[in-house]
Amino acid sequence: MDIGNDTGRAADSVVAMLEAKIVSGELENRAPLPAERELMEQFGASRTVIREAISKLSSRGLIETRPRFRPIVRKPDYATVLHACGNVVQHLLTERSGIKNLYDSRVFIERALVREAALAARKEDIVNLRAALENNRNAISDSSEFYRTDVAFHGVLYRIPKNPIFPTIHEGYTSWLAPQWDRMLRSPERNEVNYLAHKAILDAIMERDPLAAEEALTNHLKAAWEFVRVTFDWGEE
Amino acid sequence: MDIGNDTGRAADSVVAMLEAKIVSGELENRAPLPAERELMEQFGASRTVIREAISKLSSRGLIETRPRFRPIVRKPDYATVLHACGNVVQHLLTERSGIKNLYDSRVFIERALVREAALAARKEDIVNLRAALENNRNAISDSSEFYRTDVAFHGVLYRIPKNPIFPTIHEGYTSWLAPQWDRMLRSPERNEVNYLAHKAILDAIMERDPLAAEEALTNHLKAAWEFVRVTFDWGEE
DNA sequence: AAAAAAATTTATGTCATACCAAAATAGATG
DNA sequence: CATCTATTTTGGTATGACATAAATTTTTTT
Repeated sequence: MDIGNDTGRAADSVVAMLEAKIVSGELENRAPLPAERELMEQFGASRTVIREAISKLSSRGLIETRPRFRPIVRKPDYATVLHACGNVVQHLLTERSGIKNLYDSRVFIERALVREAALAARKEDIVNLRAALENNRNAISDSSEFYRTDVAFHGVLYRIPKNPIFPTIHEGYTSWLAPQWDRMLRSPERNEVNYLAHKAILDAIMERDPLAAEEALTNHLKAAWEFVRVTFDWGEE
Repeated sequence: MDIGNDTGRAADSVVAMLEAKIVSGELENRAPLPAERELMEQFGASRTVIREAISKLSSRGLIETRPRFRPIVRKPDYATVLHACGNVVQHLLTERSGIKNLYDSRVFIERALVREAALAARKEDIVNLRAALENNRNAISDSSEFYRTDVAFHGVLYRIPKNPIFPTIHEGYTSWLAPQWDRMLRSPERNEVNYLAHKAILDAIMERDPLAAEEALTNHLKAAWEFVRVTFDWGEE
């Protein structure tokens, strides 16, 4: 680890100090960072160093920067992790195998989620799932709206374990795989198919049948993958 | 969407160009980047911009930088993603709830993994598991060696789906949760307990009993958590 | 002649200064 | 009180300089 390695990296100590102020709350969440020239004075460093520190903090997701605007403090949370990964993940998705791996991991996770749901979903979870499904049904004719409700339905599954890590993972999947899906042809017919798939999943969950739920989910996602694969003429695997 | 990305700056176009050269292989993996002044000339930018671009690439894990040394090109892979997350994840683990969430997600994943293993493990997977278990047994008296073989046993589970994402996740769990575990008291007695737990998992997998495998795994990890919780006097949850 | 040490060159980390254009702010105007 | 305008502040970039560590060359030593 490069902690305490003061040799030749003044920006890192500035990063550490700002980092500490952010997590401690001395620099409030959503508040703008002081001006660069003020930070220079505060830390006794040149603007070069201050700007490098700001750039690093931005890459780590602890501040949000827009050109010509003050950086805004962002207390790290699960979404921050996602953001930090995003830039790199993108590179792994340029190859089809990367996309496939990511998608397969999603299938794996969601299979476990629906299984869990069938075994342990509470009344409140069922209510949420049913509401999400109803939203699906009402949006069948509007493909772009259906996409939103589709994502939302799966999102409910990720929220059942009450562990904030899972909704974060869901966000990752949707944002990283979205570029593929966005190019996908959508139609009321396909929407209906997906609605019915969701319904089958919910039915199995309500019947407390983990195997059936897992199977319904698997069929749903495999079919979606097949559709994408054929649509983009990706050939066999 | 790319909040936190300093979009619209001159450095970004340099980043994009270098990024392209890295992924295309024009800049070879493990090769040093050209000198800053050479890049200035090549991209017609000031050193300020070049250095900012280098800093960004480093944060994204596409190059490795050591103070005063030439940056080294690093083609992004799954480990790169892990590295990018690491810095931020650390912040989430300062609270106990963060550690618990991460650990729970691990239990969730591994439960699904052993279930999968029980259903679909190939001969080769069983062989690997058995070898890993044997290493456990041989290391019972050497706690630090046992820790390594313990991690390795779980690692085999993550490798069964043949999806490189899972071993990466495993690395994440072990490196991020290690600071907690390192402080944990280890003893031959505890090692023996863990060895037996691993054995129970493998037995269930070999008997193709997913429920038993899941239960054995759950018991194993819950017990480990309990031990840590009590050892550190974390109180109830 | 090969290896080690010393001298020289090159390059990185940092600082200081300057300028432009965009954002923030104060001020004038309706 | 809202709106437009002038002024100030500040971020993005360029340039030059310098100390010191790394790379390279030269010299010395074995």
